[in-house]
Amino acid sequence: MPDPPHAVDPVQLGAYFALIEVSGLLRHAIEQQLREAGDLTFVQFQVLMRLDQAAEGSRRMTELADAIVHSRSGLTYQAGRLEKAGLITRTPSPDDERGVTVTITDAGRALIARVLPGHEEVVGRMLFEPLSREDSQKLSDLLLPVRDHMRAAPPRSAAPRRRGAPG
Amino acid sequence: MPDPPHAVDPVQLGAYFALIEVSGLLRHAIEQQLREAGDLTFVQFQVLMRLDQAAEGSRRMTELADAIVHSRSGLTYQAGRLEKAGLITRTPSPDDERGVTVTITDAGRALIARVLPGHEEVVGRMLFEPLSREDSQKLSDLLLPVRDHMRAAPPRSAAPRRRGAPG
DNA sequence: TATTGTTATACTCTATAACTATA
DNA sequence: TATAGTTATAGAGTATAACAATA
Repeated sequence: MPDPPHAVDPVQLGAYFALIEVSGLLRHAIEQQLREAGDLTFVQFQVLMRLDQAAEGSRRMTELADAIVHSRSGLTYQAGRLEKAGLITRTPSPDDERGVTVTITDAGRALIARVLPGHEEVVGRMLFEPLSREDSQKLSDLLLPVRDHMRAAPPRSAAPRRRGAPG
Repeated sequence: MPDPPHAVDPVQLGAYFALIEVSGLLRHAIEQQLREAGDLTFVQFQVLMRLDQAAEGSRRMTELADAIVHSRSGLTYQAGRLEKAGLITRTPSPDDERGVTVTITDAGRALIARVLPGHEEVVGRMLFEPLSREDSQKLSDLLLPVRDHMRAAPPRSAAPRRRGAPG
């Protein structure tokens, strides 16, 4: 094998480790806050946020699984918890009988509204306190293209290799 | 309700979500690579990296637990796996009989060396491909202060007693 | 008495594979 | 045949609390 085309220099390695540590510490703090404020895991919070932001508060299962990185069975598990808690509903998709449309309930929206202020407080305090408004803008400008790059890239939720591969 | 002291604006919220998604996707890809290349979890990799970078390849248990965000029992569990795999040793600390000094073995260093190229390849491809060298420098400049800020903050490995509801 | 680390335990989450139903 | 989602299952990882040993 020839040299890899994407070697990382020391600066990049440092940025990478900082990214990992920052996101890890942040996530840890956030999970605590969400658990105390609303008995939510971070994954569940993400699901609710996606739904809350979505048109009509609805998304398809696979859409959510892809977005939040889980396997489908993982999302089914989480959806089961959220449904049992009355925070979402699952109904057959109108245009595709195979599909399931997940919708956030009023209780779900209320919970998000209740949890969000404390959530933002934690994020503001931990992540943005040492950053100026300009810095935040820069961070956003740097991360959004990376996110899009990653989204566009290779593997997603399920789908091992048994897809339409070798005939 | 009055505005919280650390409210986040929409730009910041976007940056935060991008950070979470980027680190999540990156970590997911990395875990796959590490598992295939060296049968390592990401946490184990982090432990080995810390030791590899440390003077004499040694750290104390609590030091590692704090750095990598785990509870102590969690680190004990991981250290057990790493020791069983011959990648680290645990010896009583010379200056404090209560303590345990963790040291990376030659095999541990060899494994890091074996795994690192592929690791960097993934990081370079996923994280840095859409960023110029300058961008990477900027990202580093932004994240390192945040990391230090988070490190300086109070909550660490051992969770404080559950008491006193927050405001 | 406080701190370091381990053990026991219980629980959550995740992924794989098999399965059902629809396109 | 391919896709959407669920179920069964099995395994890894985590945190909490109790514990032992040293400071």
